[in-house]
Amino acid sequence: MGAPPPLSRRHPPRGGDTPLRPKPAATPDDAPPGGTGRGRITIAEVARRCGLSVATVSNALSGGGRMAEGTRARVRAAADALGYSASPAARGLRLRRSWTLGLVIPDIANPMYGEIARGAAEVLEAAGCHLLVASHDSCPERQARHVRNLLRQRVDGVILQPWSSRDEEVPAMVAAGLPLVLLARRHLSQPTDHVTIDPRAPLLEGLRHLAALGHRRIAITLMGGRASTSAEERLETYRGFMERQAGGPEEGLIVRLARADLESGRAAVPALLAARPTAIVASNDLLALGIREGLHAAGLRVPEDLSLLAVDDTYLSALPGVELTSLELPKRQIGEAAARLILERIAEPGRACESIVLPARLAVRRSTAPPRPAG
Amino acid sequence: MGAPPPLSRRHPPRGGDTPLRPKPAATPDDAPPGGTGRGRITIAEVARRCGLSVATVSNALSGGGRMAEGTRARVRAAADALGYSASPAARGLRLRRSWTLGLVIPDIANPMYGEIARGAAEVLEAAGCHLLVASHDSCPERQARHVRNLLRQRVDGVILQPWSSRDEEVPAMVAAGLPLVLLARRHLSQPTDHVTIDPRAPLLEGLRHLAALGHRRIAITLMGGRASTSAEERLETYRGFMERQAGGPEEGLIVRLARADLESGRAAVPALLAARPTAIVASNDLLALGIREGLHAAGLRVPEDLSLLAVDDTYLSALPGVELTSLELPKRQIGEAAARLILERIAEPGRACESIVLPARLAVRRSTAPPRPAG
DNA sequence: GCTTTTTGGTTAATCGTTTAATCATCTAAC
DNA sequence: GTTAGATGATTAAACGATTAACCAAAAAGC
Repeated sequence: MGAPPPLSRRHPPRGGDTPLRPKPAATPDDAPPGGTGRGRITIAEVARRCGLSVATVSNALSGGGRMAEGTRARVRAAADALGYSASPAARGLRLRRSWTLGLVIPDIANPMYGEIARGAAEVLEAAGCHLLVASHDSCPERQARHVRNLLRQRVDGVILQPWSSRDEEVPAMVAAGLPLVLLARRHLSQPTDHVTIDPRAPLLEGLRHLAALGHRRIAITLMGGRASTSAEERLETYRGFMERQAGGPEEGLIVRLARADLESGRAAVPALLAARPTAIVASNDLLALGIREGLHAAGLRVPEDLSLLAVDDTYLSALPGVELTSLELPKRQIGEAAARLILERIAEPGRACESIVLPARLAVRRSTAPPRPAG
Repeated sequence: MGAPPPLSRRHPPRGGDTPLRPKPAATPDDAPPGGTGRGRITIAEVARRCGLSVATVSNALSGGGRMAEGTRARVRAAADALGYSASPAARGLRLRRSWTLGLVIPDIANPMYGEIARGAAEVLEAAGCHLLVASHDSCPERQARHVRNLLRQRVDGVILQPWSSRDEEVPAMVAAGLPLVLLARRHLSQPTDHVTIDPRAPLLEGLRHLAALGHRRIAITLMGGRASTSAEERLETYRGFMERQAGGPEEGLIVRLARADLESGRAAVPALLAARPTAIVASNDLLALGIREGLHAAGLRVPEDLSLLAVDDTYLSALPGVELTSLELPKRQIGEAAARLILERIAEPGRACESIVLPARLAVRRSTAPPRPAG
């Protein structure tokens, strides 16, 4: 703990007295006595306290460089005695990273996506990253705007559940070298990392459940406009099943929707009823609840008049008085998987694209029952 | 549009040839031909394109400095021809701002807070800021951790719905000069900006509604542990009403809870039933739904056996089969008001603290009815 | 004892902006 | 024809961190 070494600087500190020395944004309320004026403790402060150069402190804290273990410990101690933490702006500038990721989802009001966000945030936080969440509400312009915003913000990567499988943002982001993970649908022309739910087995389980109850006229909703790989896979599975089990699919039973929330569920009821189904498979819980509301308004009861099968199994479908039969998706795991994928790609940008397929299982509740005898 | 001026540099560019010139983190996949390699267009690029100095470009884009209007326009054109946008890290470093705000809420799974976040995000986005959302799940340690994280991230301010009215983080943040807006409760010893709901009129309206139906034994739940200014105000209103209308308050009818979600609603049912109420006023929708579930499990029906009055009026309470009577809060507006407050304080740190009180109104649905004759 | 290697640091450049201070140049004034 | 003022752009110094290159002193090799 001797006096700091005399610092024999060989190079003079650049010119006797420099003429220009502005002091930008000199906050009037600067650090009081020795106050921790808003985390203003810089690495230089720590260096001064240790009688070392900032470079050494940086090395000590980052674990790099050769140095005496004693020094490293001393620096560490001083750093957290002062409550030092590196300025993200400064290291971001130098390292060209923001430690911030973007998550763009269809609907922030849907608890499904809340859970996904929670899973992703947890994994990212453990890796020292932050998550910016944005909801595009199934509006392509909003999606584009959010992506632009995130790019401006220089996020290190984006997790996106895209509106459709041919959104232009996707190839653009990949071309710009931005790590990208898609949720649910893939992109038609641009391979990317990707997390999805097995589109076949769980849906088949649901359809079999309905068929076992005696349903033959089963309607299904599909999301994502004309172009969604996940919707197409669902459709394929549905068609295959209907052909084998129920005298062929009928186009009127297939209803394509632009959004999957309460409102569009209510609005979809006339289209759904047109083909006189005895059961409906909805794309998610919220949509199912909207449909259910529309059915009630039309004087139809679930499941007495019509069975309803949802997807997601958020806590909504378990509420007393609601009790939807639903395909339970591993929501947290979806978020976690996406976060892990994007961290891996950031670490190793050249790797091949990976697709993670997660399972789902049927949670039978009270929205499905045998069809009315009168069909 | 002439050739770039000959740049008569009076000061030579420092030393014939500088010895040290490291190239940190030289990404192998550098900008291809003239590619926009991940938004890498810097202000220097724009300056070169215009034959101007970076300073001039900066001034032109920021609107500062004296300059020919023609130049300004030329720079603007070049900037968005190149798709330039300033690096947040660089300007953050220079300007000591991050253009990022933190929002710390009790429960991300509660749609109430989703709406608040949406409102806040909208106002902030318009001001060019971003929002980092974190959920403390009514756990003081999580709250402390999130606040620490946000400080490390150097957010420009925090919007917090604190766990209690004596959390240590609050005075600490104020002392550090960090703009702070509290939601719902105030802090006991530290004045701050603050957004809340009128704790009297709406609750009184709800209580009168129940009293008019014939209820005298009305239970109420209170959040925030022992110390929450909002809970105390609610309690005061409740006590006053009960004294006038219902033969004095009874301590057993007052139930204090640590968290307000489905799970703790279910768990609170025995405590709530102990004093044999005919109606229950729950602190929010989610808690009310949990209570409702617990009551169902105990063989009691709402509203036939017990009336239930919720607060928040999220879309949950409007679902068919749920239909809770609830106090409708202006959720979006809460978020918007908080965002505006924090922006104002950032702009003018010295101003006096402001408290914004928003109204609420009763949405009567089907969870309230006259008490059973057999009381 | 002199050179080489190792150890434990330091220096200076750099990331991309902003901005106070400065400076050329052109115009108006005396 | 100087001088003074405006005008319009430039210079260079920050902001706070990281890191390649360098270097002094101690240890090792011959």
